Amino acid sequence: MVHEQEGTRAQLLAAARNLYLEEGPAHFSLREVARRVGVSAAAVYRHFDGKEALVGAACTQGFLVFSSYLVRALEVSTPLGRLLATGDQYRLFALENPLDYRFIFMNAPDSEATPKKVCPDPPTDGRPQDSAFRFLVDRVQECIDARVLGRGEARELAVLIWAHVHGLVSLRLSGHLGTWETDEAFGAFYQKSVSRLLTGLGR
Amino acid sequence: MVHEQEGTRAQLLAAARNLYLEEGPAHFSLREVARRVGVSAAAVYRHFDGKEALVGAACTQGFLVFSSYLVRALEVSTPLGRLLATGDQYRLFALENPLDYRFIFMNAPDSEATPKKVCPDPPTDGRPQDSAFRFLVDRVQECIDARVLGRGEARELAVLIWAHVHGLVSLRLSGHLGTWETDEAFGAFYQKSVSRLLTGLGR
DNA sequence: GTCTATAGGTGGATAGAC
DNA sequence: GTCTATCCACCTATAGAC
Repeated sequence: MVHEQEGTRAQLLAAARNLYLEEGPAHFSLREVARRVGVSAAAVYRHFDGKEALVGAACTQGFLVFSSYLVRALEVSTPLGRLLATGDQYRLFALENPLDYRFIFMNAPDSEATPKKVCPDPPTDGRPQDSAFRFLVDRVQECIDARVLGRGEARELAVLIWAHVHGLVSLRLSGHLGTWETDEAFGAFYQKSVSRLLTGLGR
Repeated sequence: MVHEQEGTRAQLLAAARNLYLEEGPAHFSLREVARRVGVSAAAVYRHFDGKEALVGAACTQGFLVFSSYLVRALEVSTPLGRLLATGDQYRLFALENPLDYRFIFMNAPDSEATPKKVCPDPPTDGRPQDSAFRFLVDRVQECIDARVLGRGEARELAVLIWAHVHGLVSLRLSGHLGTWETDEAFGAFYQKSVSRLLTGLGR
């Protein structure tokens, strides 16, 4: 291993993510993050500009993981296959990283977790979810070009599909879908549902 | 008018809901609620047991409001019309009462915002969203019986539709759908999207 | 029922020693 | 880079006068 020891900054990031999702925005505090890592509150300011920057950076990092899931969908060879795989990777990310998913996509709008400029090394120009959305739009456009999808503009179709998959996984994460108790059962229903949606959009 | 003057308790409830909505869980405070109503912080304790009870009471009201929205869909005369109206009422409730919507449908499983017993007069036997889900299943079953929807079991179709509308409104509430800036523009897209979904499911 | 006063606590942020 | 010490703001909740 090259890096035997995790940096304090990385530990702070991880602790911030966990705390935020365990306790919610109402009880998140910089001091508690420092406490969990075992450093003083003042030390945090050597790594981040303050509370907002800490939360923002933690959010950004979760997005990098998210991107690593999405990109796997490009390994499939057909446009429709890539679109379906994108949806599948979306679901896998949400189920395997529920904390990050909630962080990125289920935040309160006012939340200080979405500050104007918190991304020291922005992966994209816009908000983190923007580039992911563009990825989806590209997959949809491919399907339109291949005549697999029709009757619509790519951006609009992408939002429609995104809403559908987000609705499924967020209801699942919130515990409102008790019927499908295992991840496997939910996954099967998810694929069936998305497939049915795309079939309906295809003609 | 019978009640010329609103009670302080009602004013506190309203102020609490507004503050929670405006500032989010992170910045909600009992003192600020009292400030807005024009009473001291101590006065709040004459009406509620404390901060949690205040938030809980404010949110409990949301269940009743939600039901009042859904029931309006029954005024429409056709099965498909009632199903579409149900979706519309769902959207209207979410946009006009985002605080209540977040509390009911976007809660973290562990959240402290879901106290054990805040509902002095539970509107149903089960969880609040259960009766709403049954309402939707009934509307879907009506459409199946009327041959407007097919190819599926009512409960499964209901979940699929629920996920879709929940996905749309929750993305909207989270601020991820910047494209449709006004409620009117979003509403138009919403109706188009749901209509397209049902069309796809109809054949 | 509402007030003032106050106790007791948490948290964000900074200054300066090491 | 990390610490301790500190300041200040804000909060929840209670006690007791009116």
